[in-house]
Amino acid sequence: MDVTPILDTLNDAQREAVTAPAEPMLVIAGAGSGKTRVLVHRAAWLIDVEGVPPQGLLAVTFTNKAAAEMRGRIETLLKLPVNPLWIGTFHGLAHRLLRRHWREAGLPQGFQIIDADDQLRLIKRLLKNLEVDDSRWVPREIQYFINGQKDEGLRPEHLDDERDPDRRQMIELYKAYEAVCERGGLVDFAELLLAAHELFRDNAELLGHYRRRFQHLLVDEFQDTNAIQYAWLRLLAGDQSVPFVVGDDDQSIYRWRGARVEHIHQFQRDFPGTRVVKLEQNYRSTGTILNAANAVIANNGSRMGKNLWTEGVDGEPIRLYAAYNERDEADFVVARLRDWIDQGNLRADAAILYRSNAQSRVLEEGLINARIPYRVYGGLRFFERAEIKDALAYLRLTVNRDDDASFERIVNRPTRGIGARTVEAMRAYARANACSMWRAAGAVASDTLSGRAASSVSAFMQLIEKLAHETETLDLEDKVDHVVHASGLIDLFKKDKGERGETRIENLMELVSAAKGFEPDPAEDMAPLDAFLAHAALEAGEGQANAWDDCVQLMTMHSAKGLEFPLVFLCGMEDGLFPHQRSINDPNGLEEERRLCYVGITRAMQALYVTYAEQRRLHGMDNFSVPSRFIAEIPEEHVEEVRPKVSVSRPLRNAGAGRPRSPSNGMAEAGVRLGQRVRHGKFGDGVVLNYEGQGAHARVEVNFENVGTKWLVLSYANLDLM
DNA sequence: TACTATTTAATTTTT
DNA sequence: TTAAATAGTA
Repeated sequence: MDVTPILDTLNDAQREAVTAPAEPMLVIAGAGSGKTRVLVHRAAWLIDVEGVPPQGLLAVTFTNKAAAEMRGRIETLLKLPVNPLWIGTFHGLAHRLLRRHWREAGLPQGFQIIDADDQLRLIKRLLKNLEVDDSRWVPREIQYFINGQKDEGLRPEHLDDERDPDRRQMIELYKAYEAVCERGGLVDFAELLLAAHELFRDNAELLGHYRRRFQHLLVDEFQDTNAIQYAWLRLLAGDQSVPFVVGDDDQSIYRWRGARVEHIHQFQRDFPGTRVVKLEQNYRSTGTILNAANAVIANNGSRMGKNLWTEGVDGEPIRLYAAYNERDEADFVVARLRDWIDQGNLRADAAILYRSNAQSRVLEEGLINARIPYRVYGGLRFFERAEIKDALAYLRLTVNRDDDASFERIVNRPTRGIGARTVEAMRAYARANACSMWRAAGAVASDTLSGRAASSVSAFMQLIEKLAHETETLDLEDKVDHVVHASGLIDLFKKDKGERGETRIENLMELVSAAKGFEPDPAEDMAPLDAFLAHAALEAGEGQANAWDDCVQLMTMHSAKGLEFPLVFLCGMEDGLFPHQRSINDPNGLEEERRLCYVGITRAMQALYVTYAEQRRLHGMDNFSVPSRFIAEIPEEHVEEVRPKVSVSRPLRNAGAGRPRSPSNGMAEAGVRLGQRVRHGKFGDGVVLNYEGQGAHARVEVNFENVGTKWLVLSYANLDLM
C-alpha cells in the first residue's frame, strides 16, 4: 500500500492525528492549521490503509458546503467516488434517518420540513388562535424558547414551570406548537435533531444496527455542537465506534444559538483515554497577524490553550486607521482597495469584515461611487425568497393537504376573495375541531360561509386538487413548471410594475430549472418532489444568485468564519459596536466577542487593516465612540497607525482624546471628554463613554463603577471632573 | 383590498 | 436612519 499521497503533505501533528489508532481523538485545530485536511486525510487513511469500508464511516459537518467540500476532497484523494460514505450536516443526517425510519420515529411518512421563517409564521398564527397577546408574548421570543428547549433535548413534559406563570405560559405555547406541527406533519430544524435522538434512544435494535455499521465517527467544528447534537453523537458512538472530533475552542462564536464549547471538555470525560492533538502551525497568515491574534485571544480565560505559529515571514505591520466618521472610514477602505487593485491584485482577494450587517451600507456607497464591484454575503437566500416559498407552498399542499403553514401562506395569494374574515372562520373551525385548515375549509365552505366566500374557498380547494391531479404523472421539472403557472403566481407578478416583478418571475423560472437539475439521492428512496422539497428546506441555496466573478467581498465576521483572504479590513472597531453593546457587560458575552475578533484577525493572509470611526451615526444619531478594547490588546509593535494624529501621547489606548472635536461641540468647554473620569453625587465614580447634543440639552453617557452606564443631562448632573 | 401614515425598535445565522 | 410591522384610509 502506497500511503505517500495521504501522508506526504502533512506535518507531524497532522500526521499523528491522521494515523492514530482506533481510539477517541480530539483535535484542537487552530485557525488555518489544516483542520479540514486532517479530517479528509483521516477518512482516506481509514478507508485506504485500515481497510474500513466507506459505509463504516460517518462524517458530520455544520454546513452543506462543508459536507460537499469534504466529500469532494476525499474522492480526489482516493481517486474514487465514495457514495456509501455518509457525509452530511447533523440536520441532513437526522433527516435521512427519519425518512428511513419514520414509523419508529412516530412521524407520518410524508412529513415536511419547515424552516425558521415558516416556524415563526406558525407561531404567530398560533398566538392569534389562542388569543394570546403578541406584544406580551413576542413570537420571536417564543420561537427562541421552543428551539432552545429542543436544542437541550427537552419536550414540554420535561419542563417544570417553577411556579412562574410566564414560564408556564411559554411551556403551554410550546405544547400547543407541537400539537400544530404534529397535526400538519411538520418538522422544524430543531425537531429533526430531537426526533433523531429519540429514535436512537428508544429503539435499541435500530441503534445497535447503526452502532455496528458506523465504526468511525468524524466530526467537524466540534466546538459548535449543541446539547442534542452531542447527545445524539454520544448515543451513536456507544462504546464501540471511534469518535474523531476536530474543533477550535477559540473559534466558538455561536453560543447564542445553542453551541456549547464545553463539549470539548465533556468529550474527554465521556470518552476516557481520549488522545488530544493540537494543530498550531498555521499555513495562512503572516507572523505579525498570528501574533496579534494570539495576543488578543490570550485575554480570554478558560481556554484549552494554543499558540499559532508560522514558518513564514512576519509580513507587514497591521495598519490602524482612526477615521473621523463612518464615511471617512469607507473612503479610507476604498482608497486602499484602489491601491490593491491597481497593483494588479484580484478584487476577490480582498474582504471587508464588520460586526453587524447595518455597517455595510456606508461601505457599499463608497464602493459604488468608486465603481468597485463588490458582493455582500448574507441576506435572503434563494429558497428563502417570498415568491419561491409561495411556489413551494403550492407544491407542498399538493403533497400534503394538512400542511397548515403552506395553506395559510397561499390561501389568498394571489388574491382570490378569501379575506381575513373568511380565514378567521376557518381557523375557528379548525381550532374547535382540532383539525387542519384544509378540512376546516371544506366544512366551513359548505355550511358557515356566505355564498360568495364559500365559492371562493371551494374554488381554491378545487385548484389545489386540480394541480395535484394534473401533475400526478409529470416529472419533477414539469410539475414545478405547471404549478408555478397554474397557481397564478406568474400572472400575479406580471402585474407588479417595475423590476421587482420581473426578478420574481425570473426567480420562479430559476426554481423550475433548479427542479430540472435536481438529482435526488438514490439512497434516499423518496418521491422526487418530496426529496426536492426537503432539499429546499435543508439547503437554502446561495445568498446572491449571480455575482460578478471578481469582486470585493463584504460580510460579517460571523460569516467569514472558515474563509481566508489575502487582504482583510476589520471595520467599525469601536466599543459598543465591537464588542457589541449587548455583550459588553457580560463576561461570557465579552469573551465570545473576543473570539469573534480572533476569527476576524485570522482571516487575513498577508495584510490586515483595522479601522474605527471616532464619530459614528447610529440609528440616526451621531455618537462619539471609543476605540474597541480589542485594538488595545494587539501588541503595539505589530501596529502601525496610518495618519497618526498630532499631539497624542498614547494613540492606541486613548485615541481621540487629543483631537479637537467638531467645532460647535459644547462639551469641550464643559471640560468633558471621552474617557474623562467624573464623580456624581449619587452614582459615584465613572468614566465618560459618549456625549451628544449642545447647550442645555447636552447629555453625557457615563459608565459608573457601581451602577452601570447612565445618560445624564450635563446641566443638571453636577459632575465633578477628576 | 391596496395604498399610505405611523409606530417601533435596532447583533451575530445555519439548518 | 431606516426597515418592517401595524393601523388607518380611500
